Amino acid sequence: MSKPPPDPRRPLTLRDVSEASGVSEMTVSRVLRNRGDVSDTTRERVLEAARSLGYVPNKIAGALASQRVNLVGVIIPSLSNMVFPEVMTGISEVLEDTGLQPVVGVSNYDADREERVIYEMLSWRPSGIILAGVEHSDASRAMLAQAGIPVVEIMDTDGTPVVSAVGISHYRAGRKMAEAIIGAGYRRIAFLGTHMPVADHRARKRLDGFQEVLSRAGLSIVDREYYTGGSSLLKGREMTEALLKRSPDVDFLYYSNDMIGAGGLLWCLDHGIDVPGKLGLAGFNGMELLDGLPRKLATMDACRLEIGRRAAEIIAGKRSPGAPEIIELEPTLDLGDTIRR
Amino acid sequence: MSKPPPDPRRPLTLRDVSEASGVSEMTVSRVLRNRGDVSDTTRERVLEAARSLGYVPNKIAGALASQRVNLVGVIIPSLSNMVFPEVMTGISEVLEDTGLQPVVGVSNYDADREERVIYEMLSWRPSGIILAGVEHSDASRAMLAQAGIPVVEIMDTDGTPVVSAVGISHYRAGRKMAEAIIGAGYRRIAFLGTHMPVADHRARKRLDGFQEVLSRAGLSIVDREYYTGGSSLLKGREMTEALLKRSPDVDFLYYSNDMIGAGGLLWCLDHGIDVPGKLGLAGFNGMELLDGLPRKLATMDACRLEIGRRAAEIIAGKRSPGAPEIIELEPTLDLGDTIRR
DNA sequence: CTGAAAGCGCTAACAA
DNA sequence: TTGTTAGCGCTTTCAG
Repeated sequence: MSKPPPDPRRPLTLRDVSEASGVSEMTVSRVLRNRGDVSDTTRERVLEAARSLGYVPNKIAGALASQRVNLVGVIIPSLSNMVFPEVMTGISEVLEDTGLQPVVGVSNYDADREERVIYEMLSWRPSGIILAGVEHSDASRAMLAQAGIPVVEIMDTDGTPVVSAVGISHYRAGRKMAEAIIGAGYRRIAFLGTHMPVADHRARKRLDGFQEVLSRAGLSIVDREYYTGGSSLLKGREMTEALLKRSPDVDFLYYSNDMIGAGGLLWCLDHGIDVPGKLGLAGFNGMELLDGLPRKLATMDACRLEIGRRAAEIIAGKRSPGAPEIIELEPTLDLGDTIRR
Repeated sequence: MSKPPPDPRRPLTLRDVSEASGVSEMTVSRVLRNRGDVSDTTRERVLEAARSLGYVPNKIAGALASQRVNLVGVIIPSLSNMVFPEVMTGISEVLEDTGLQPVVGVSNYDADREERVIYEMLSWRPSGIILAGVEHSDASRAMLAQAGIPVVEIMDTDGTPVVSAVGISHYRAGRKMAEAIIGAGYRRIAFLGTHMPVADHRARKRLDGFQEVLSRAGLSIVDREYYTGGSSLLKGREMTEALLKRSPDVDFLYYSNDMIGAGGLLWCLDHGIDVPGKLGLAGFNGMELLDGLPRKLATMDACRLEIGRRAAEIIAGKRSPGAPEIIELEPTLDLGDTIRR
């Protein structure tokens, strides 16, 4: 009686390659990882066997044995945001040649969900974690602090990061925009943005800074229009129409992001409103979209690509090895065609 | 001599929880996974110990022991595309209550890179793979076929999937659009889209179908304008300007996607061109962006949300258990305001 | 309801 | 340059 043939649907193991090539499992392992010295003959034989069998290594076993995982968890609030693809590009660029791989998780601007995603990710013992914002549940902060791996919080530097942070100060960004608007002579300023109960802390901080500068100048926001759900041009139009119907005498519309700002701009142009003469507009983010509009919306660049790059460099240990650091980038203001000069 | 204290930075193990709670590792494991019967007292004690220690399970060890991984690999060409966030939403929605977690990989429209991403993903032994398109390298197809897990190719049904596919026929979509355009009386039709050497197979298939209908009607594409890199409104504007300068007598512009189509539309409106009277326009994708434009671009909906949902259902085994299947969805044509009625 | 033993597939460390 | 041994931290299986 010969022993039964192995289940053909069972994934192949190192042992299969070892048997097929007549080389020990250990040497096969070395060849496949390019570790240690192996003779060219042996190497060839092993590679040939692995290729012809269609062997795919089991990283689960490898990671358990070596206590090393080449994964970096990246936790962002949303994929549809336009903001994060660019951050991801920066991250991938840098990780590309480090052997590290980004793995994306989405928190939907929800702290509980974020906590679960962090827990899930940490349970795979990644080499590092990059996550958006500095506001997290206590449990999240505790987990991250305990994890013993590099943790970089991105986008925002207003607050206390668990370890390191790379971002801009949204508070200062709001101030800067307010100063530009007041400097241009606008006085009756309205705000259009996310409904604040939702946890978009960065938008809130921008608004805080914005309002502070206003009140120093003896001004305040004269009307507001909130929305919920995703941003879209259409929503920007609707909000703008509603606000201007209600408060026709405002002379500036400050939007919490470029997408709704662009919608508002289109609405104003459709309705023959004198922009920026009678009415000024501004958004936030420096979205590529804006470049194609009939007129360029005033905005601030959030340094997304650079943030991604710097964060990845910290994880990859290209910067100061392991030392916590906070990198605050400086967003640039673009007056576009919608703020008087 | 007492034994040295364990490294405090070492991640906690089941054993630590076991010792802290005075319950065997096995029972701790059962509690943490909600498996098997455990007395309420024991359960409480274990949970309390785990929580106070801040224990995060090691899924690597768990997966190796149980031969089960709750991950689903999702491989898409690009994050910045606007197309894939919606697919992801559909996937996440369905996986949400199955205990499965999507993990995203990006191939950058590059077959070699896709192959590497597939290899990486399979090496983590996921429960399923969802990937865009039906064109893959031979090695990729072989790996997927060997993997012994559900594999769903999405977006496109023109071709032979490895196992299952959910999508639309881009070839038929192109035909349908051409029929509508010819039916509306346009005759001098131009194409604006990606430079074809790049591997956007779906755009190519749409163009194939489009051209076939044209040639049956004795027509052909009278001019073309290609671009490379990402789509943007600005690029759409530039291409449109270039093409109309060169061929002022065309009466229809067929764009390979909505983003450049929208840019073209804005350019036409800026230049007082009579749309859709003198010049018709159409794109592809059904992007939300279009709803906020001054005029609505004609387009076809690619059923992205539905595709994501169906694909995830196959992976989750909610549909016919394991049987290969091909689901072809029917894209809907929206004439918008840029095709004569 | 609880525990002990065996082993998942691989790699570190050491031996030859 | 190659092979052997002993786990990595967990779950399966089986025994109480």
